[in-house]
Amino acid sequence: MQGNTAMLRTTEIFSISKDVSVRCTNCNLRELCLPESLSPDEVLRLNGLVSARRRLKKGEALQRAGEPFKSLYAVRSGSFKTCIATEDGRDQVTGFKMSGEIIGLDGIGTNTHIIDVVALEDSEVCAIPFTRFEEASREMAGLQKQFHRIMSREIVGEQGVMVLLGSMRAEERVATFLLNLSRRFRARGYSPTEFNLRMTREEIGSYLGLKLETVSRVMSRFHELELIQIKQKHVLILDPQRLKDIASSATSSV
Amino acid sequence: MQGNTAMLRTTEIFSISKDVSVRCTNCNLRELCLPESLSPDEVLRLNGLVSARRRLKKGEALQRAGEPFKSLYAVRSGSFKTCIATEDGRDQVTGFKMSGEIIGLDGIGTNTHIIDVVALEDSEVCAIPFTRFEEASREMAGLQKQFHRIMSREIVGEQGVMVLLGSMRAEERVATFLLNLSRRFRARGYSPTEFNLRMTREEIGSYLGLKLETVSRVMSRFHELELIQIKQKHVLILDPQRLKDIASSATSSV
DNA sequence: CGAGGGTCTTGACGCAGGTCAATGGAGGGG
DNA sequence: CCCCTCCATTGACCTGCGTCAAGACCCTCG
Repeated sequence: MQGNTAMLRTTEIFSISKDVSVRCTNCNLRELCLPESLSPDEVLRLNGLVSARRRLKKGEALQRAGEPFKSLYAVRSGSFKTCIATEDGRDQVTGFKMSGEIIGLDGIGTNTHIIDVVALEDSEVCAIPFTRFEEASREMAGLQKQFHRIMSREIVGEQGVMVLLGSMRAEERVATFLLNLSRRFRARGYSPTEFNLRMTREEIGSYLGLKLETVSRVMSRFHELELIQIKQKHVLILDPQRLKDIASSATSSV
Repeated sequence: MQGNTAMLRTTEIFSISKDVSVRCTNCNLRELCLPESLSPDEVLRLNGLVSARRRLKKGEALQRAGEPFKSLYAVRSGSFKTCIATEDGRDQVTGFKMSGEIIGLDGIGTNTHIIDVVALEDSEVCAIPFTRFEEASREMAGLQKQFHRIMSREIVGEQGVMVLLGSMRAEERVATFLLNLSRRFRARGYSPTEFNLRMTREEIGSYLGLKLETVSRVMSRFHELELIQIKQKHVLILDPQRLKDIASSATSSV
């Protein structure tokens, strides 16, 4: 990190986090996360809000439905699935969260978490106590604006999933899913054409409203058609364009 | 309809009323809308933000995808459907908005509306310019909190729809839909057991990820089973409990 | 290095809901 | 008041995906 920071930060009376090696200021996710489009001043202040970082091992829950809502979390590394469990024992994956993305927005409305969030691999998050965050965003127009943007995008993103679940056929769903992952990997500086899935076929299926066998079959078909190569969790996208065509192919015979 | 409309007609688009006879302060929707849980002071100030009320006739669009985002709208009377149109010509209903509910949150993220909002009947909304709203919510903690709650609930509500679309069978979807309407009518002081649908079978189907014929068939079956009475748009709920059982019946044989 | 459990693939078959088509109502406009 | 258009209902048939089942692969742990 940046060499001599020793004399800085004395003002942070509340810097609970022992490990200060990662700060919003020099975090390489700042363009994807809350700091996006904040002024340097604001980023500094935001950094002060991060109460602690927390490590989770694969399979561990970051939050559980029913728990009181205290903090938002920004994914620092790794990835998560968000699940909703209905009374009748159904359990559905409603999303996957990657680095830079914000978790916990579900708790704001009722002060209680509604969804479960589980690490798909060993992961790390930054915790942001919400009460203090709200205070700060009253004083920083930029932070307020950015937070509103993030919530709005969450709403829009979910509407996209609703369209997927409501009107796409299995192949379109899977193609859309792969392209979505691809785009997000690219945004994080990883290869958009070669990556490892962090989730199982069952989790993908749950998210896409399909059974795991269908997900597997569709992927095999894409493989045969030489749109992708897939071996277990390893994905290589060979023909993004045809994949896009499939993803947005009106069923039209017209 | 409204008596002599000859001179009004000319500027249909500008049927914005300066009429301020309805104020948040005495609006009977205040418990369902933004003023919920605000102090009288805050409500007064919020009222000052409402730039105008706007009347829409059945079928008229409140906003269209692609238009610049300027204002949030609170539904004052009537109801709306929110639709998303995909490039490939698909068009899906993503929600229905009733009085007291907030429209326009989709535009915040990109300053451009993503969804179409169309009146299902003659309706009226209060327009709230967003820039001024953001300013005000920086100065009023209560308003800020309430706004965050509303966005969070929107997110949670959409997750519920995702579960519906992702894992429910047709009968469960329709039962869930009817109970949802019932609850919202009750919250507004109307009968929870007898009401008129404002949307067509096709719109319901689009929202529920079903075809209109399926919606019709399921409703007819519910009628035969004496769970409801339904004649065209008129609904009478006879057995809410059994409807609930259907809505949350795990497919489980286990 | 081998055993075992979780994950993935693939096949055969069935059914919920889609598709197509015909008919009947309801309501608004002239 | 009547017509016309939109909406809803119902039946018959079809198909995409779910279900069930059998193996194969992979990774971990002893």
